[in-house]
Amino acid sequence: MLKHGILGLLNYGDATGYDIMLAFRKSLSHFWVAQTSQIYRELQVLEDNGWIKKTLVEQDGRPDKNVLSITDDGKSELIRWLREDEVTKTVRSPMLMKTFFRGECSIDENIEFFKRIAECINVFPDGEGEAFDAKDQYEKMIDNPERALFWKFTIDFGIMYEKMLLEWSNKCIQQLEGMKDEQQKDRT
Amino acid sequence: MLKHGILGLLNYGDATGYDIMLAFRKSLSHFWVAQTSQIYRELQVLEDNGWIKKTLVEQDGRPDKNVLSITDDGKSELIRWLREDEVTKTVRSPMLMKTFFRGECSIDENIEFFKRIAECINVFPDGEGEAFDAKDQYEKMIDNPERALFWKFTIDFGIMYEKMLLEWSNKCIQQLEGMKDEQQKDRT
DNA sequence: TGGGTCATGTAACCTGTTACATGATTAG
DNA sequence: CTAATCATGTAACAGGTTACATGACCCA
Repeated sequence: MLKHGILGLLNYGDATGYDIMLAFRKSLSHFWVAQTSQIYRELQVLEDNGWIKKTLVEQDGRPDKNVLSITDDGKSELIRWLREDEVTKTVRSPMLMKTFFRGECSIDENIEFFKRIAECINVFPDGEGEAFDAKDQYEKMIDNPERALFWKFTIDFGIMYEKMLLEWSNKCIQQLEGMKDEQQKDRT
Repeated sequence: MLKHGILGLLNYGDATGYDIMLAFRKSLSHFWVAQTSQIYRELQVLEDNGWIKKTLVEQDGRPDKNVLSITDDGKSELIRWLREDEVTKTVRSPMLMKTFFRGECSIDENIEFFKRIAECINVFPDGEGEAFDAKDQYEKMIDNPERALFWKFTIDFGIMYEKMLLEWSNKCIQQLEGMKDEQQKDRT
């Protein structure tokens, strides 16, 4: 998956491993967090597969760099991946795993738990958050309205997801508060 | 993470590796899909850590089984994990990764793409889907209202998430349809 | 007689995380 | 002078996937 993300970025234009790392951090971090070490490892695999090629560029005043570019085989692979319709069934939510078992903790601790979840929602504060630091990335896309559109779709998803998460955690908190009130009534 | 899920299930009561596999398939599959092979491997690690212990139970008419039970150390570890407040930053969505790069495909192909996403939304059809086959699991919880509540919270999340996903894909389709209309006008 | 359930795993591989290592230039 | 940016990686480990293997019993 990360392989294809890198391929997609190199399809936008040549870049170094460092550029790719920055692109992930600035433009893709709201749906994929990639470690630098993994990027360089996958880059090696992509080269071994003949999907990209490296060109050493010497610089002065700066470290030399490996400029990467996508090959024709790489482009075919990118398109193949985009067209395949796998039913991506990778469901894995650590947050819900923890939620599932929280019956072992007290009501107050659980209210705290959901409050902490709600507090973490700040990637897109009123539609202008972290992921929007990608202004330079956006500039690059402005001449390609299709790319900008799909980038925006992923941002829309992020905003809608966070809104939903906030609603959900508030709903959970409300139910827990309700239980707490009942317990206090029982005691009187 | 899977380790703690298994620990949580064994905290409900003794079980075999097979029981745990079924519990994941029936009750936890809407937020975590676990392979049988991985469950048995983690079980080994849990035993090595002293968090669970195995008892061989011979049966006739059926294969012998290893009945697993949580130890005191295991319970402490479960509680420690529930209380720790890690800011779970594991964001990784193959669906959004693909969305991001779909500018390389035609509008019609992309409309199809989002329609396929919308079609996959059937885990909780009108609040009574796949994840609700867990009736036996629910019975086990009915005497423990706390457990039932948190199980329900995860189901609520699933329903809200799917609703959001449907809205999102429809919104994307609408925008793509709009672009298509404009292009047709341009041609006349 | 064939498929489903009960029951337990191994081996190889792929993917992701954590920690470490290096070193020059440039802006405050 | 010091922190950030540019630039590239390695090593070890942890976690997840795919494929395979075995075998009895029960129900249709």
